[in-house]
Amino acid sequence: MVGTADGEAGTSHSQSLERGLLILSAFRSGQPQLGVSELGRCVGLSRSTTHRYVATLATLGYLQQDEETKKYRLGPRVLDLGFSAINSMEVREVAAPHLRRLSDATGFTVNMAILDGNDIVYVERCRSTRPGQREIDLNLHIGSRLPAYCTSLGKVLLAHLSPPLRDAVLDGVDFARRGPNTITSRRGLLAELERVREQGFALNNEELAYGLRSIAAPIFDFHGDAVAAVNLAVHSSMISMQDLVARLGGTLRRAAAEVSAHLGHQPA
Amino acid sequence: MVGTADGEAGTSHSQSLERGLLILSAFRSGQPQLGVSELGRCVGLSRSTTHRYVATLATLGYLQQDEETKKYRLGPRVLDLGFSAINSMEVREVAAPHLRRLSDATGFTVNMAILDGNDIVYVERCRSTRPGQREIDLNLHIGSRLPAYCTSLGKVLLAHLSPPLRDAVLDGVDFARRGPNTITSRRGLLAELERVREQGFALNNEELAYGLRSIAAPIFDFHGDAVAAVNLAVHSSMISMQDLVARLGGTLRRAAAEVSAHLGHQPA
DNA sequence: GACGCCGTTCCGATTACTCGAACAGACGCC
DNA sequence: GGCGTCTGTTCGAGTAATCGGAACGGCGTC
Repeated sequence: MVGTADGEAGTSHSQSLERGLLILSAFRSGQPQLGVSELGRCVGLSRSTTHRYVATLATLGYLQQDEETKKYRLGPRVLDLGFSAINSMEVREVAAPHLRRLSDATGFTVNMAILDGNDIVYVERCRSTRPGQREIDLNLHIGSRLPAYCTSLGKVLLAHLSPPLRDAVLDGVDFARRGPNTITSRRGLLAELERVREQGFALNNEELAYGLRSIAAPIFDFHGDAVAAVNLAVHSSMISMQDLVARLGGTLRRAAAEVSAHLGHQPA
Repeated sequence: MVGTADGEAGTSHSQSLERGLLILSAFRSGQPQLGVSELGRCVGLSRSTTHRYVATLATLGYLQQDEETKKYRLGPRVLDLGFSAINSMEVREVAAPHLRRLSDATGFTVNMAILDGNDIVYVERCRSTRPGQREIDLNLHIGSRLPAYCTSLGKVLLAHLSPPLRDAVLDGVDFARRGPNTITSRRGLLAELERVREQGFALNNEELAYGLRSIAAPIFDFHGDAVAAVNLAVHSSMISMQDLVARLGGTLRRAAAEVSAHLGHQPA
């Protein structure tokens, strides 16, 4: 037998833990209520095995069983986990008041995101406070994911990755057209990232969706790594690309720089 | 052999899964960076065993290893879990726009919470938009927990529990004094809950902390269960208790009733 | 009432797990 | 420089925790 060559991690890997977490993750997609059999099919396990994991998760509070339908849904302990993840983010804590001020000052929606593989993950969000403002809402909330290549937040984060890491990430990108101006080639994106890196901010002119514009700036920690990015999202009817840069660019970059400074970043 | 009587769940229980999740939970308390040895001591396992779980969690993205310190922190996949938990809450989705409107209309901070055991868990939060407003912030964010017995949100949720369930919950309450007017006896709380139930809303007059007042109303689903509660939080210098009820009570209760109606609740 | 599906329980076979021991590296201390 | 002790990590042999098939009871439906 070869033995060692198969699987993913070979040596140290806990099958049970992986399967249990796989079951938990199954609740991400769509339906919030799942039964044992459904889950079993989802993760490719027998009903009995699935049930054991589900029962374990339920007694620990990670799942709750609906008394009527006998199906399971995520429990409050999962919330705990998620929130300790969020709250363990120094960046977010430090940035929150600055983002609020930025949103108040500009009247636009402010988002903060981190990079996770090909995706960006929203970790903070301040909706525009002006009631009359046209609502831009692709059903985004904290925790939402979007592909990095077609968002200002994603581009600014990719632009400040080390070249080998950036290339590794780009290998996995599916350059699907999502808006009128989506960058649909690796070559094009690389050129764009170069530009973003030089000018210190990223623009998005309807690359993700029709009518959506944004400008994003990076947040650096004390190592000089871009650990997060912050953007202003506007509707194309509200502002031209020129004005986006001229009127909002400075304020945005100043806010991002303040957050970076609080994280110990020393501007070169 | 007795066999079945020992342990917690007896029969179907996955040890590995429980241990793995225990390791994840260890990150809740304080330090966001933990090493293998620390974790091992935390959960009572050998370093090698702990390492296997940690490695598994890391390859799955639930943990990330800091390249310098070699210690681990929570990874982005944990965020996913937490957010699918939040987003699987129908209540929250339905309520969000109403809460925003309520906050805009009153100018005060609006909170929504659910009950989890003795605690309430914040699931939505709209900070007051008026800049001049005095900030009431006990470092609360979505996911924060507070004891139910000394909050308006908690009292209104407890008040609408079925008596046996309510009694079971109260058994675990530690009636610690947290503010000038904290209810510190089970007897007193039961009387208060009765009042809350009758009048349809709960008040908090500095029971949680000095200077903090709030008024809360329940949100019912189509079963008639109080699945969440919403409140308005104010500083005692801003408004008297009479005005809190007279000026804000109606608006708050109307907002809560609208959300309940959207969930299919039929007022009796 | 027979079928199909569900969640749940039980059991023996087996496989994936446990822990001690050992390694390599980092740090502090004489 | 050479201890001593702390890391994180790897390996292996013994064992205990896990696996999935089979069976039970409860629901709907045809």
